[in-house]
Amino acid sequence: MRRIASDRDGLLAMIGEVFREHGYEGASLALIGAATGLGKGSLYHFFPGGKEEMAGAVIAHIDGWFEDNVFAPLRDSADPRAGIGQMLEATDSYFRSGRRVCLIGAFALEESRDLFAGQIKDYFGRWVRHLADALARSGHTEAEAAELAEDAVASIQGALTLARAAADASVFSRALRRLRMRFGLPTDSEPLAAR
Amino acid sequence: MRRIASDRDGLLAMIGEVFREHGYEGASLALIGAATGLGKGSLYHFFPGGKEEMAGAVIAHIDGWFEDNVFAPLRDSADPRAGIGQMLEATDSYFRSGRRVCLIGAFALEESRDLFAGQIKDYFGRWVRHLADALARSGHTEAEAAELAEDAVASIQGALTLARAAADASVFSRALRRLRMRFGLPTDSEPLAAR
DNA sequence: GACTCATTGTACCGTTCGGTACAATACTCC
DNA sequence: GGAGTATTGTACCGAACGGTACAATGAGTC
Repeated sequence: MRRIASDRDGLLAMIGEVFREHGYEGASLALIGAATGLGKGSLYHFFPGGKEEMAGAVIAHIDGWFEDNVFAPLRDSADPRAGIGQMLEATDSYFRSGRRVCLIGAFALEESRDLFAGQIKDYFGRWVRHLADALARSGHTEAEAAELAEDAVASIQGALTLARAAADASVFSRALRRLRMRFGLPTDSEPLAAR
Repeated sequence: MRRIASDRDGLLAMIGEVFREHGYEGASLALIGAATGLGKGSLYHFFPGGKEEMAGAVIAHIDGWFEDNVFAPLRDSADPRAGIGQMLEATDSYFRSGRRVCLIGAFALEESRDLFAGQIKDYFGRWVRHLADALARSGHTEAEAAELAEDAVASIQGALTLARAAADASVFSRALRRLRMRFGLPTDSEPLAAR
């Protein structure tokens, strides 16, 4: 059988989509093998720890992407407001404007949460903290910033759930637009039921 | 073996907790049997359609509870603002102030969503719609009400995810408090990092 | 007591699960 | 070409999966 995934990044991305689509329990090795074009021999060669190691590596891979594309702008941007805008754009892009679901959020709800509790807590904790820092630097009090940040990350997660439930990605787009408005950033999309 | 669940409501509640805790895939008949004290013979007697029928019945059961305790106040309360307050109280009570997770939200993210897509879409759709109606009756424009309602339900769902991820139920309490403030309702709990 | 029907425990079915063993093949460097 | 390592396909394992069959038991009615 031909090897489809040519590098570890691509391989993790493929496996990640299987976990994202089927959850930890639902992602069988047969599905992972079909999605990657790899047999069990190869999979266990790259991930001797089996399914659990695969999922852990996928979470770390996603975490790394968010670190580079979502958290870094929040942390490093000279203009904190611009950093927040970049965060929202990266978020929109990652979740394909609501057509993709948050794997780490889904893992947080299943029983798999126990296996990856540390990684999951860390991911969301850093998101909220970096956003709160950026908000504080842009003029909000510490308390305001903490509340706003927690609310924003929760809104994003909830909007992903609702968008999936309604099979309507625009739910997610509207949520992001509301966040832009709340943070005083320019918006271009239309509000719901505008006339 | 002694029958623990004495009526269908209690039985559905027990099965529901297994699905809530383990997800659709993770909730094995062995777990359900252990939680209810019923063997396969009994389970398939009450639910000839097997696991899928059980999950469907659990969703319908939860949906009915929300209809009576969450949607009804929104729909029927003479004072729409009071109805919204009742909704938030019932929600807080149902999710045990963030220690419980939303089974229907979790199902929306897994592959089980395909099996129950109609029920899931209906549940969230009615929640948003009834809340939007109440907000419109309390003076908001239709467009404002729709945005506020969608944002509120998303915030609740997202806060449940974050609370579970952080293993910190207070995340959910703070989200509900912010919603009360946003809707101009009295709050009694403390804000985050208040001094 | 006899009939009825709901409820239950148990044995069993074929399938799939995650995981292991291992020999065969490909690749790399000398 | 040969040695050594990386990768792969395949056969197999025991356990657990969802589901079925069915006889035994329970409770209520006449």
